Amino acid sequence: MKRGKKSEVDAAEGEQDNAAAAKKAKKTKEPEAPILYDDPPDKIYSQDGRPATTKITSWNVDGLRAWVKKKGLEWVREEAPDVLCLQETKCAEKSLPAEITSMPEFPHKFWSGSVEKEGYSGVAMLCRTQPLNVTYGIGKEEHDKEGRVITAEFPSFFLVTAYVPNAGKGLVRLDYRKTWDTDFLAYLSELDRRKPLVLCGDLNVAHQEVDLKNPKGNKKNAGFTPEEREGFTQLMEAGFADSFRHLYPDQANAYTFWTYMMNSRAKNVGWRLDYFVMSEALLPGLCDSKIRNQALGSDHCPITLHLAV
Amino acid sequence: MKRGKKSEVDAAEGEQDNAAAAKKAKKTKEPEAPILYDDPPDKIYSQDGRPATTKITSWNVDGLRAWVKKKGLEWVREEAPDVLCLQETKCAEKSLPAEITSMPEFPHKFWSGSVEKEGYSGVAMLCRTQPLNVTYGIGKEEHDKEGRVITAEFPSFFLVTAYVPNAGKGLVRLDYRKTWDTDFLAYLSELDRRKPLVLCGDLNVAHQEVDLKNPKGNKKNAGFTPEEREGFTQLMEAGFADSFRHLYPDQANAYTFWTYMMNSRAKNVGWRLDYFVMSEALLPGLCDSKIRNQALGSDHCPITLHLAV
DNA sequence: CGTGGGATG
DNA sequence: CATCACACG
Repeated sequence: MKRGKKSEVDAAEGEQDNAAAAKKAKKTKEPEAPILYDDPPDKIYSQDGRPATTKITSWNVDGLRAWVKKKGLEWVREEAPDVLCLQETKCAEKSLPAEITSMPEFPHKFWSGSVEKEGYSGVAMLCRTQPLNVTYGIGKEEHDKEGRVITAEFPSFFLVTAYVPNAGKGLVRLDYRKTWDTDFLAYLSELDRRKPLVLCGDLNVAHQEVDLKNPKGNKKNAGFTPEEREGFTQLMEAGFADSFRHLYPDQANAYTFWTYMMNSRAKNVGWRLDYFVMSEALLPGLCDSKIRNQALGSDHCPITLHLAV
Repeated sequence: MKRGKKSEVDAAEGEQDNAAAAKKAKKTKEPEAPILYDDPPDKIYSQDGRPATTKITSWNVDGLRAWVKKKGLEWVREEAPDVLCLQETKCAEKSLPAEITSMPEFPHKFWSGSVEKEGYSGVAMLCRTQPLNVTYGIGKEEHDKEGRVITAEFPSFFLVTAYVPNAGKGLVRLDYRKTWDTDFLAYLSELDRRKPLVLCGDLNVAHQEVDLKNPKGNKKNAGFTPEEREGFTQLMEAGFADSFRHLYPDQANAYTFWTYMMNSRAKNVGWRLDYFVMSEALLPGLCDSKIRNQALGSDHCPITLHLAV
């Protein structure tokens, strides 16, 4: 999930990451020191004092094969989560590198790729322990051809990992995205009736202005349109919580994605697009929700959830 | 110009570079020492004792931008020809790297790219001295959309550089190639009536069995079909000479192209596809025709002609 | 196997 | 500015 140059649609008034950066470059010759977000040490107890028992990591890898070559798996070994969720694997199951298919840390591996377009989209879930059940997609034909959702049932919660459709340059796919948001929320609400859930992945939206560096310039760009933000708001109002924002209500400059262009990551011109969202019923067990912004290998960084369940 | 895996057409009996190599690998575990062709020192006098006055280099660069990055231009500076002819530049004029557009050694530069497909085909001619005239194509609409021919007129000869159409996997373009061969020969004969000519470039054919490592296995593959070989024979019979073969009638293992696959270059499993062909009238001035097989940066190596004119 | 473009982000 | 699939060789 990345952004390009000015699109036709927003050329008049839109001002996004690179346009803004170019503007700034004109005004001030000296680049300002980047405002970094320093991820604090992990809290491994919940508010009510229970120790974290489950650790989940989510990462949009932007091409699993390239990410493996860039030592993404070494970082994962160090992090040692119980469950690893990946998005944008862009890899057919038969083309997966042996380094990941043979990982003994995760004996239970689940893959979902795009049916039509090879090398597009795709998600994965790798588990230390065997889930009770695993399903693919959200049960609606029109949404389930692009390898975007895997749901695993664990004893005390559902874990859903998702790669939400990008609204596209010029917002060419915004209409589809609105349909997706509605149907996905219905799917999650249905699940939640049975058992509380954790949703993680690239939700392809920055919810509030604090969730991206250049809110003003991106109101007409994919990932920060009123429609996409409203979709996320609806999710919150349906009884789910944004774990990071719940713990750190005012934390600014905390992003999980930076376009490869314009040297955005070095300048921390980013977006928070990756989330651990959870049923409010699970909040008492929430220990920490981390943004691992030191980890390299993709245009997204990984995020990690510590949960007492 | 490279060859791939077994095509449908020749699957029954065809045996090409890699198929043959795989076969050999089964038979003998120890790889044989490659038979290398050692390009001898340049002869800089013609047979009648005149010194070479003109030096022309031709190179199929297989993507000019990549070739520049691989230091192709440094080799050219060392070689220091009067004219440099390039084929398969795969680069629109606007995308040319500054390293080559700003070369002071060649103040006169001529480019021809594919009209329809960006990054396909394309030839160039760079000259130390200004030609009297330069033309593009061969004067036939159907052949002149792919950036394959540049003709420069110099005081005592025409110089034509060409990237002849590949007959394609499964020989899908062999029919077109036959038309090309006919029309191209007509073009050259017409030119030759006005002034003798030198033709250089990737002619995409190995003429005789001595001109490739695996003649037996390639009779049904692009570059060594009877039709393409006959096209070259027709060129010879129209009053032109293959300068390298003229000077070194029996020299084997002298190639200008090796597929990137199967480690062919290290094993010298190659083809002679690049030529300096010349009007017989120029043969008295022929000093040498070189295969610079040490130069890297493409799947073809450069060739250099020394001429007394 | 390696180059280029094009779609996608 | 990266990823991938594809065309071409």
